[in-house]
Amino acid sequence: MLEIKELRRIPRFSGLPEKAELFLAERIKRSSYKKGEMIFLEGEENNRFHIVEEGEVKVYKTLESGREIILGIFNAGEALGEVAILDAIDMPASAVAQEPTSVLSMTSQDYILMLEKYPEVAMRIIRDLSLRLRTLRKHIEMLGENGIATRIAHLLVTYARQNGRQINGDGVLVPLHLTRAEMASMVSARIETVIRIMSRWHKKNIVHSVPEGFHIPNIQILEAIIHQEED
Amino acid sequence: MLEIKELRRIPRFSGLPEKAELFLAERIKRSSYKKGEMIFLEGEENNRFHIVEEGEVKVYKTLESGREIILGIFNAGEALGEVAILDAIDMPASAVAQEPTSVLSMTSQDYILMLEKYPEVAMRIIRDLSLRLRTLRKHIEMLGENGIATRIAHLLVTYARQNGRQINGDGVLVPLHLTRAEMASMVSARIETVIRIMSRWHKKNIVHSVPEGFHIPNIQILEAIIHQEED
DNA sequence: CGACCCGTTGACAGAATTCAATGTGTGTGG
DNA sequence: CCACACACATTGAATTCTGTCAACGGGTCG
Repeated sequence: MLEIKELRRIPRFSGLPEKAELFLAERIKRSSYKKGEMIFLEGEENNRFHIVEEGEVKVYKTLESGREIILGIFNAGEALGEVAILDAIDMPASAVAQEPTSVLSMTSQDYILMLEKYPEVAMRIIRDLSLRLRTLRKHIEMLGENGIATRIAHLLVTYARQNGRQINGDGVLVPLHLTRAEMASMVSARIETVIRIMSRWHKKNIVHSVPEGFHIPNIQILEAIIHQEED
Repeated sequence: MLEIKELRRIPRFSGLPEKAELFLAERIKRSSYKKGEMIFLEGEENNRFHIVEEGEVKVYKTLESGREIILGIFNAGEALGEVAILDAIDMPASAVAQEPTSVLSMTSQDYILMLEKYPEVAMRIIRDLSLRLRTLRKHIEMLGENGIATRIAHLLVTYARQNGRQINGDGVLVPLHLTRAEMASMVSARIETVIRIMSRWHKKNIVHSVPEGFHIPNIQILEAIIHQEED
């Protein structure tokens, strides 16, 4: 059982009525995953609703053709698997830890039960879903960009705005752990194309891959690229 | 004021407690639009929540670059503008009637009020949002396809499965009213590219543009194209 | 008739994919 | 510790796909 104190640290669950907190704390399970470990698998029936407590999670879908398409990268505080809950369908995607990760989860049944017992939380869930919708729309906008370079710029800028940490006078560090293949999948391009763009940008001091993610000395250059002005 | 009978015809609102029905009927407004008329505009503050009763609606966003990106085409029974409701932000997209269209709408305030008074409907709203999430995911999958032809095939097949009407032994009729420019925007390509593909397919008897939408004699051909087998 | 939107076609330049080869680091088994 | 497989990053060259530019036809509306 989770401690109430810990529960309250999760923005999504803070400020709930005490009874609801207790209800949740009793049912939420914490799990830890090493880098590369699966959190859930496409097709699984054992639907759970997850929240990332710490770390980085990749959610993806494998198409019939074998190609993997990445639906999103999730960080602390974000929810996973909201979709499968109400319809009790199989999980429609897989999730894997990109970094050492800790997630909180509860069964879909408990999730729905909570809704029925504590309608006050419905609003919160609805807000989460709306937020997710907006994220997906951003993703679609990114995929709608003209060239691959623009799409990569869009991707990096979006995550930088979301999770970037300012560095003392040296731009932003974006904690995002993607291989070139994963980046390629996200922007719908081939690995080689991504590599060529990233290495060009590396030489031009626009973006650097570092162990912690990406280092962007001057994010305005990327923003300019999105607005068509070449690179 | 809407008649309760009419209200019940909307799947989303059928089977509600009587009080909720009354509450809704009092606040829902029906509006009709001619082809080409705007239903709401990006940036508007007057947030309303809409449901398509009849017709076809295009929801799109205009990027700073002036390019229009289409977020979806909505048909009878589908909801629009769920996103802007809770956060009381401006409408993030515009909507236009592609065909003579009738929509039901209510203010965001009433929508939220309904949630607070009748928590039973929350589940329904959550289900709607989940559904929308799934649609957006499909859209992302489409944009993730390799070539433009594959993306168009994906687009057509998706809408055919959703709204296609079987024709006696002559394939499917998809009621989807898009210009070539709109198709181009949806699949993230240039008009000319779309035209070339569509006219090739027309000659090969794979898809025909008809006044009612698209006629697909044999949808399996399109499905094969999605699975890489050329066209 | 002229303005305008939509669909169409051709030629060409530029972008991205494909194919092939290579380097680098990591972990495993002998 | 070495050999080897394996995952990831990289590069070059050839080919294919798309975007761009330009021009044109048909239809509608005022």
